[in-house]
Amino acid sequence: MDKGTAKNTDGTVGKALDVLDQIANFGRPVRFTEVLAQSEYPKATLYRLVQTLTNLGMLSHDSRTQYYTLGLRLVRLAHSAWRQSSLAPIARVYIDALSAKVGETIHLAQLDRGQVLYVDKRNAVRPIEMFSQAGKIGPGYCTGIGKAMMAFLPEVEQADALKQQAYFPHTPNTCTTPEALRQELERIKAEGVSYDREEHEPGIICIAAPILGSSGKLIGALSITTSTQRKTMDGLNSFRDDLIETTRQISNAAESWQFPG
Amino acid sequence: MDKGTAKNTDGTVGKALDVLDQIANFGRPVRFTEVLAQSEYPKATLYRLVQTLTNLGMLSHDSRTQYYTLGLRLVRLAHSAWRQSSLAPIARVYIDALSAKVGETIHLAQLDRGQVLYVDKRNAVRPIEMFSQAGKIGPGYCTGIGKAMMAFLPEVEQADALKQQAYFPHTPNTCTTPEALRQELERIKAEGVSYDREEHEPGIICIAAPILGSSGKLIGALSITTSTQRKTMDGLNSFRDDLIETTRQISNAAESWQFPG
DNA sequence: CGTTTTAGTTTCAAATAATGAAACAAATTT
DNA sequence: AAATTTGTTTCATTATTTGAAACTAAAACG
Repeated sequence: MDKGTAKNTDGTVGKALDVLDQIANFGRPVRFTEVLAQSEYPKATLYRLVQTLTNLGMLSHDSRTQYYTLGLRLVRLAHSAWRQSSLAPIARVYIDALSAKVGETIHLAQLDRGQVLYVDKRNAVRPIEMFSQAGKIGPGYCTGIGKAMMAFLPEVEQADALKQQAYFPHTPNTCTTPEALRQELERIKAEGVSYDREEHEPGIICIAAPILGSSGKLIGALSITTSTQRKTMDGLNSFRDDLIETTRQISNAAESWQFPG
Repeated sequence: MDKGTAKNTDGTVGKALDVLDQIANFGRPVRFTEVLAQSEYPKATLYRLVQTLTNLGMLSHDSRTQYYTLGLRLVRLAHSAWRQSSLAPIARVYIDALSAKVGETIHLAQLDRGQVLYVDKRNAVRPIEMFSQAGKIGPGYCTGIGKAMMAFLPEVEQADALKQQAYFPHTPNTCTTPEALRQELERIKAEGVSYDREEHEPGIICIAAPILGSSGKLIGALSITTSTQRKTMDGLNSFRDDLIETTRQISNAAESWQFPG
């Protein structure tokens, strides 16, 4: 029932996915020994896990060079996952419109274990960085979009999320304690929007708002990002109404789409 | 050893991934019972598999509505998979250039169990359908890009691939027997390029060429697609040199990138 | 309003699969 | 040719998975 440390990977499937994650985190092709070197599993076990994953198409193994890479089956699953499980396809048109109107960088994200998972992005200058950006992970506690989502979590989940943060002081403005963050989240919930006042990177500011389903359930969030060289916080705030209107449109679209029948 | 039917899922991990695929194929949120109805696994087993996948973040379960969807962990893995395992990030700049030059639809694909897995796409009119297209699957035997890849497979693998085709006669021009296809592949290998002469969809034609690594190993393929209303086969053939030049550039880039050190 | 049906969850002994130390093989280095 | 490094297989032991059936909760029915 209880666990304490992060050791409880359920069953064989959990172990296999651990290994998959581990290989994914290398970010490049790897040899068996490299994986073994930083694995908690014994040689034979790891060997069989890797072999299983390869048979199943989750990994791919070049028999000539003996390097493992992530398999194409993942790309295929990814396609499905992105289409149905993420907000991005639904939100696209509304984000396009907002992007055209404000001309600043826009992010669409969902919350994943207290972290920000970006699922789409628009950039005024270079509009097509998509696949290369979607899927990226960011911190929850020091980004506008992360705070916007955490603020609208049910109490229990919010408490969990608060525990999952790193609280590393990226800048002088970063929230560094759970309690300070919790208070900030309360303010955000009351206000309906959150700000990043150079809390993650100096010179980078943003305004963000949650996307909520009916019954107030958190689905994701939307943010408009700019730099202190281009806008003041007040200037950023002028996007507020457009931002909120867009989140409302996305909420509606998500709601009416979600469960047909 | 071999089985004939598609029944050989290795171990528990294989079963779990089966279930994952199955749910992905619904293409929408599903209830437990729906999955059970078309599952080969008994209730309790399926239940536990689904539960495991949910714990691991591969599925997500809305406890209010009881619907399962694909989990965000997949999107995260997807990000990694796409970046390292697929050609797309490497090929992007070259495809952009080709796209600008020819102004027709371009596909980049890899071969996955005899099927075409599209990993990138450029469309003259609507340039940004990417994530929505990448990850899509198509048939190998009746697309120009599929044949281009199969033609350059080592003999054994080609034989496998030939067996994995559906040979459904989409149009009067479709190859409907393994032997006819094998001969076509021979021609393609000699010529260096393949054509789709309305073999998959009436009115749609394409020219495609393989992307090969050093030592001739197949990596993927590139195709230029158009319609009979816009071009004749001869007209399409005028793209030949540009197409081949681009595949050469991608080969080089892939080669010098692949395994650093 | 109690009964029946349906959907989801848990149990537990039996069946099956995973484990890992150690042996083995192949390729590489000394 | 000997030693080392890397990848693969073996097999008795151990742990997990299995699934029929029992159970619970909620909804549909009479």
